[in-house]
Amino acid sequence: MMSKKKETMGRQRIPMVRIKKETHRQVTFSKRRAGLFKKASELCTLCGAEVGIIVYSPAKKPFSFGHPSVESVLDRYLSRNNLSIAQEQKPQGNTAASGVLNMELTQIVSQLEEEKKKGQAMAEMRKANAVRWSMTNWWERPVEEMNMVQLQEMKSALVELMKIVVSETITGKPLGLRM
Amino acid sequence: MMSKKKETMGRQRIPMVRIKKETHRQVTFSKRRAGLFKKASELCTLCGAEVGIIVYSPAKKPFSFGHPSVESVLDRYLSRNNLSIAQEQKPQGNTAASGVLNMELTQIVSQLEEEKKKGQAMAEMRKANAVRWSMTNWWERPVEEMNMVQLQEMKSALVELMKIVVSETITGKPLGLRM
DNA sequence: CGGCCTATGTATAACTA
DNA sequence: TTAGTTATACATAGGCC
Repeated sequence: MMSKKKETMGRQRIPMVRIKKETHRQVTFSKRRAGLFKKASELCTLCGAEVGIIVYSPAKKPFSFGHPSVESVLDRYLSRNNLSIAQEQKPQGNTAASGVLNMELTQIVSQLEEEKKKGQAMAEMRKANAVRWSMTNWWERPVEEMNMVQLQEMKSALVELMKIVVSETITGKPLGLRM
Repeated sequence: MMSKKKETMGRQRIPMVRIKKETHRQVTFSKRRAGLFKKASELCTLCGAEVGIIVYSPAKKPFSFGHPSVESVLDRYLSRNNLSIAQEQKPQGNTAASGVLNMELTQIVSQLEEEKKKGQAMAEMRKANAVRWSMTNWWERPVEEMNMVQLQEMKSALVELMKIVVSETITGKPLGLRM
């Protein structure tokens, strides 16, 4: 059998990491964005789902897809969040609690990595000793630099403070805080 | 040649119309939603894009994907829209102007119809929602679900509270808070 | 539901125009 | 940039747990 020379290399496997070559990345972005939107539209027609997608290109150019419209889906999402959050079925994080999808995990991980990037030095600090953190003047720093753990602590601190304040206003007792 | 009996039918082609069978539709929704989110995550890692997706299942259950987070992408999109809509580079419409894809056309048509139906009260609603958010009991929610703006507010609230508490402990004056 | 399987439909990487 | 082509990698319909 004469092996005919292949005209193209065909689709090649590519590693799932940021594509280095600028032009190549741009082309891939365009094609995959189109593919993503097509998949979305198919999901809509096949299953009668409502979908809203917002994409920012590496060059920060905005693209969007929506059915019936971006606005309607967004509005629904936002207003839902404002009503009652506790009993609402959690969209992303909590579905993972019952049966963890790899993808969801990946997403969470990537978000955590983002957090890490924001304050690497802080991660070190926290490792060294968590106590010292509570004595540093984090409130003089931008929120963006805090990681999740610190934000959690900030939240508890605030909630505790609120309890104390409420208690004080009701009972009239002194706070007993030292700062 | 012994033709081995095929174990499965393999993937079959399906018409691009709403799947009638309820159970089948549900299964397809789950699978394709997972696929959509995976494609999105790949777009993010390969091209460094930012993506936010909101999906409502046929049963109106919400699902979302976001990188770095749904909130951050949404915030960016909304704030951008609030600034200047006119001169903004149109996300979806204009690519169709040069070479019209069926999908994009379909989408645009449906969106136009939606817009007509709903009118312009949406922007108003969104603003109202933003305000309403700041008055909801965010402290009962996990930190992870808050976006930057909300975290900023949380921080200021905490700092303000601290000031008040400190002031109280020093001056002995009542707090004058109502909760 | 979500996982796992296989056969097959599709999306797309690499290239060309 | 966007538009085809081709060869392949990947997603997924249909089944079964």
